[in-house]
Amino acid sequence: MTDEAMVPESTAATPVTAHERVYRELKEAILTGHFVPGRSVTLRGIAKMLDVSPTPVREALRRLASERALEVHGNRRVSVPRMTRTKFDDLCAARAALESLAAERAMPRIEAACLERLRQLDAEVDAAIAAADVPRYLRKHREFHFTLYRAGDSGVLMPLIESIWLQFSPFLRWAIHHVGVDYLVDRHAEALHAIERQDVTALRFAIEADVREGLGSLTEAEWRDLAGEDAVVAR
Amino acid sequence: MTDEAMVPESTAATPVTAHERVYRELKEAILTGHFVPGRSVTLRGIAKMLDVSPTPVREALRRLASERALEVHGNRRVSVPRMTRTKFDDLCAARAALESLAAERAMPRIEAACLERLRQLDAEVDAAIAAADVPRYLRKHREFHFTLYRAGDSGVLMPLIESIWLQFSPFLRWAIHHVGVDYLVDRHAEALHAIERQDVTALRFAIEADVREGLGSLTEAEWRDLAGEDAVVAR
DNA sequence: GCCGATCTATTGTGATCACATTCTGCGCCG
DNA sequence: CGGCGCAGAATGTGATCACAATAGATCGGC
Repeated sequence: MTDEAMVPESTAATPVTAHERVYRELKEAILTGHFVPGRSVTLRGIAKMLDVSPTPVREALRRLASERALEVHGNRRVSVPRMTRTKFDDLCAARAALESLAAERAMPRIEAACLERLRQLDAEVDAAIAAADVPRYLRKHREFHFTLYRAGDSGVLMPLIESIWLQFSPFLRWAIHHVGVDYLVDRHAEALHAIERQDVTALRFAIEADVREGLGSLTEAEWRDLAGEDAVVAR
Repeated sequence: MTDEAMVPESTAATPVTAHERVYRELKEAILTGHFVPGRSVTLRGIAKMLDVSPTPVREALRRLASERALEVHGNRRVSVPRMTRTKFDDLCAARAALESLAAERAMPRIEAACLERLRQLDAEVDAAIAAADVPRYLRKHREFHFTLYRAGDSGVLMPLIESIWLQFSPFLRWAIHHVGVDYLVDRHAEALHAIERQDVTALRFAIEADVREGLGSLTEAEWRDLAGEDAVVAR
């Protein structure tokens, strides 16, 4: 009665430790939108699901809680946080600030192969939108942004950005289901052109526009809609 | 759905759990500069020091590691990360981006009492600089910034900013010891004036200047000095 | 029939133990 | 004198157990 199956396969480098495996699988599940906001996560439930003892699960859960992907209540119960209007605004603002910075840092270090990969991902994002394939869109959209930022090779910026994505991903899945894929805009082409011209200002603008138009374009009515129909939104 | 009515002590500092106590004490020690970069942290060492079992210590250590306050090596050993030139640049840039944003969000919500508290802290910072009292300066400087940002009441921005502070604090202590307190500038008065006039642009500028002049003003020679004399700086 | 108390089951917490891996110090051989 | 190898210590990891607190369910009283 807790959670269902998830995570097809993880061919990561070395998930030798149990807590690392638990952490990665849960993280991937959250980013993919398999965790519904408001759902409570139990220690023994995850433990049995992944066939480990409660000990490594607690470590993984606390780690995710410290990245604000999960939330611990006064009851010590853990759950997937719900979304709030102001929280969402903060997340968008933080995304715009950090990701435009990360893109700026990454731009001069983008090699030809990386640029080609970005073009390919952009095409796959477009294809996913055209096919109205939400999970595929989410995956490719995430991959596009993170391959761009990862080129900057910043051990400081990347964890911060990942934390933000972990916070809005569970909500995003539901928001898209409600407003439909038609609302999805694609500023990636604009970003690619900016990279080709090595235009920092244009790249920052493209990233900020992608953030604000892709996420921050929910109208008041749509917020009410989300708050009313299910418990994804708090209060 | 009717249980949030009475929570007399959940908002207060409740280190009831052992791992929370360990986490807070280690965090405070790191922010105060009691942890030397490069020093390795052992599980049983901390456990014996705080008189708890290794279990809650592991959780606290992993939590701090996920906030990048500590670093886990391939050997599974935990240590205080050393500083790098590029890492430091990233931290400064991220600080400027996030803290100016947090200040902007906080400004309209600063009440008279909060402003008065900020003025008092500014005075105490000046006094600490005049007295060349480094620990006191670090504490008051941190308190000034965090009371300002905390006024914005953003559960999103605060953890991100805290993570950044956890990363440069161990290094800061040593850098100040090397370059001396004379290098410490104080843009806090400028920030206070901006708040009084409710001037967003000026406030952002003051915060960014405080970050760049307070931390980012290390010269090339001073970096070599730090790298040479001890192992605070990596490679 | 509804509200409240009690009882039970579930959950989180943390200490202890056993095991695998790694580091360290010492002696040995070249 | 220096590198190599082995033994002992130290460290991280994770499963199990016992305990406390909480939530859910069941039963009794009004």
